Amino acid sequence: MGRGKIVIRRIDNSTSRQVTFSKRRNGLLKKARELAILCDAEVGLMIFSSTGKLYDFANTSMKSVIDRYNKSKEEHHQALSSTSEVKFWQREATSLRQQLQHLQENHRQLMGEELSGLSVKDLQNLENQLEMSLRGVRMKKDQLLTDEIQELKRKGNLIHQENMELYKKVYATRDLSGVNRNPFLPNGYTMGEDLHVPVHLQLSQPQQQNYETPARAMKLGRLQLQ
Amino acid sequence: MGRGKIVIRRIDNSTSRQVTFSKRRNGLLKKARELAILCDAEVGLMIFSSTGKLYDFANTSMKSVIDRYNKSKEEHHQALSSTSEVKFWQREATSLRQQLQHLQENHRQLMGEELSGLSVKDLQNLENQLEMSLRGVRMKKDQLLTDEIQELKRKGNLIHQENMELYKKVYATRDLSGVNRNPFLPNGYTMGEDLHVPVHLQLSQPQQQNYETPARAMKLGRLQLQ
DNA sequence: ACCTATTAATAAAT
DNA sequence: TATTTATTAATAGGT
Repeated sequence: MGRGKIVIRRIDNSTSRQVTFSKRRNGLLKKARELAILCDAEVGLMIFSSTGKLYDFANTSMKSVIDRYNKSKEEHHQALSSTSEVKFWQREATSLRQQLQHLQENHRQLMGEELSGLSVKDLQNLENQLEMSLRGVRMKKDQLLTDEIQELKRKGNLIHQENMELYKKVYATRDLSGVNRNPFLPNGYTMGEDLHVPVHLQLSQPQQQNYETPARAMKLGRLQLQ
Repeated sequence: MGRGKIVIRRIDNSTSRQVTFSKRRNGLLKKARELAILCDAEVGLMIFSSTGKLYDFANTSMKSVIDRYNKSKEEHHQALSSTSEVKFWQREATSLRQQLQHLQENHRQLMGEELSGLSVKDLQNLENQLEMSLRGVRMKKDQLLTDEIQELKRKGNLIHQENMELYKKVYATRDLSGVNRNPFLPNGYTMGEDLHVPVHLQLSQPQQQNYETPARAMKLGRLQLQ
């Protein structure tokens, strides 16, 4: 029920996950409220965001709902009395340990270890998964590198243009030629094909043969671009 | 979102109230589940119908949610965690949860998900790891396949040899030729280049033109080997 | 936070 | 209670 269909699966992108959480959380709270009102039910809803923040709703009171819940569960099977608190946590720890173990095994296989016991089919699946992962990682890396290059080019352009501006200023004043040791032109950034344009513009400007230093400067500027 | 708009107010008609309860209850439970999955949240939902029946959902466990709720509310928090043993197990669970979370993050990266936030260096390491894993997995798979092929060849040889033995027995006795309908030669295993040898040996043996059936059999035997 | 195309939920009828 | 369908509500993806 949005611009596109989605699969119910953990949202990878942290930002969209948070946005979706915020939207759906509100939707859920609203619907819980509506159900309670429309159908005269007692409803309790507790939501912990992945960052640990609590959002809750109860048409009566959460204490009432929880008490009723506990009572309702005790009726069916005398499970958690106050003394079995320890047992609960022990079970919790056991469950977590199992999850951990399972995940570890999985992890080892993804690391290419502990492969004995797998069928050819399993291995094929694993291989496909690894290939997919690899593609994803390489894509991401390439993207990062490309971005960085773009950024460097941009900076290079800026600095180069700044250089040109400075030249204009320096040689437009037409001080004595020999005195000027052109103290600019230090930064060796500047690269990329998009530098052709400003360079040629600069080269095709007048007043060149008259002075020695600007000519050298231009040449240098050109070399840097190759 | 139905044939008509409704106001959020207790539904008077008992039957439609029940029907609506049933529908919306399912909708609410579904959305609670989706929120938990999509946004990696811990969700607990308790619904008591007006007749007192309980419907609930918790992606982890209701006990865990309630406990976390109580802690979060800091209400009768001390009632539960007074015992040192309880505290121990709570710490244990917390530690395990942390490990689990860490491993899950790691796992997601190995699956090529959740790559944002990694540096180029990180991605390079990940790529290397995945390449190593892939090599390992492919090696293992190839080995398995090679082993299987070897085994099949071995079996094929055995069966073929058995066939030859049987032929020898059958035609060495030299019963009446027309009566013999050669009931053997059923198993269609047999493959691999190492089968050339026994076959040619067999073919170069004497007593062939005399009987019709053995000649046909040989032809068949040969076809199977190609 | 707001917008809106699109999907999902569901009210009413059967 | 399950199915169908017309309609409203929720929301995914964008700004």
